[in-house]
Amino acid sequence: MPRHPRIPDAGVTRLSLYLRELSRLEGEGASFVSSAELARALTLTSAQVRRDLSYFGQFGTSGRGYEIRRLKRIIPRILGLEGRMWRVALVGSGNLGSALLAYRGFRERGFVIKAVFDKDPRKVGRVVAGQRVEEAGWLADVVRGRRIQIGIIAVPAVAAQEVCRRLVRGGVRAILNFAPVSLAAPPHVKLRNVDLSVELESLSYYLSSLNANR
Amino acid sequence: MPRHPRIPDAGVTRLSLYLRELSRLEGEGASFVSSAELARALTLTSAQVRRDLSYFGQFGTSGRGYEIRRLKRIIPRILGLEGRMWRVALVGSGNLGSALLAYRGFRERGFVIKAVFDKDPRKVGRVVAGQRVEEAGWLADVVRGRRIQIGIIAVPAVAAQEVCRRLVRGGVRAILNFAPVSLAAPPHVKLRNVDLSVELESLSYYLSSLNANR
DNA sequence: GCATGTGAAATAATTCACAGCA
DNA sequence: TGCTGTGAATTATTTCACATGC
Repeated sequence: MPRHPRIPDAGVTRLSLYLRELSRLEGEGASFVSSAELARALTLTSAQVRRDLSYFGQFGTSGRGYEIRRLKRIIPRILGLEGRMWRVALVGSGNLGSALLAYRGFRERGFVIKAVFDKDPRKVGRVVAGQRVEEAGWLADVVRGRRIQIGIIAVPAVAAQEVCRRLVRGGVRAILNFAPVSLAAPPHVKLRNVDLSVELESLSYYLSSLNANR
Repeated sequence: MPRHPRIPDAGVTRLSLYLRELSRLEGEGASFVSSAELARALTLTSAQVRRDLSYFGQFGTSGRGYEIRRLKRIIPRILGLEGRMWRVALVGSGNLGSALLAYRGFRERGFVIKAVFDKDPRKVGRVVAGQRVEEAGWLADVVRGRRIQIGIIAVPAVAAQEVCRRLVRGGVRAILNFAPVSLAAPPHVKLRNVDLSVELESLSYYLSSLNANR
């Protein structure tokens, strides 16, 4: 991919949002969309949309906007989702893990879950969303053997760091962590934390500073 | 709260991370922590930690760092979590909803789930994590009746916008949305989207742009 | 000596605003 | 006319670096 000068991190994240909105628009039969429309749908500004896209090329048409079909082909290419699959391991088959497994969106975007692990012997052997839950003991070896590139951590906080270590030992290059702890990983592994609790807490800040009470 | 000049949004979000790390440190018997230690644990810089805290006051001691106990009292006060409960409604009792219900962290921070709704008649009446699942039909009225302030959306994408509308009609002031759609809400309602899929997709960008293949 | 708190500088991200194209 | 693409300006956030206090 071209990958021009300095591309804001925030902009990259928004590309997936554009992609999702484009699918919705296409489903409604639209064939062009303006930056203003996209912006309205996603609570952004039109300049933001244009700027984000302009980092990667000139995809729009003056006076008309962006051709939806074209953009739907281009964005996955930019994101590195085109013509390839990412091999994913999910660790933890509790409620959150199951929710992730059940989510169709991953597969649609090229993320294929190649292994599901759980420490709990009662869960091992079960089949969740077509995936057999495996013994977590040899996680690293299995991950390496199946050439898995991405790990998703959906285990309790106390277990997360150890799981992280094993995933790294197995050779993953990226980890998505849902456990409420900050994990340490070597610099060559891209680590992203998604913290369900932190989101709620910062909402509290805005609520309580906005108005006194209710 | 003082709420000085311009407080970066990003800094507010980090306050919860500090809080979590402080609990961990306290559990290990530590009584002081330096900005450098906090930074290392959370993959930040020490300047960032000091700056974030300095927006709200001077809590550290030169040469020693921050007193953990003190900071643990102060941060909840800043976040508006002290001496109060936030009343929360959870909509959707599928896997994700159940995971959120089961998460002890919410209650510890003062978020009390006062209602769980589901559209599916088979799920209505069930008890999940001590909460009886209720009929989603009267959502708005129940939310208003129980004076619920925060709504959490954990339903499929297609249903999310309608749920959002009802929560707003019921008078919530903040919504945490886990459905993979961008929702529209009036400006007086603070809306935050947490997108599980988007996180994975942006990881893909970094992976594929970093090295050619594997 | 060690670590805070904070101006000042640097960098990142957003927004303005407008020339230019369809 | 309507909308893109993009310099320039603006605003937000991070980092530097150091005077100051324990």
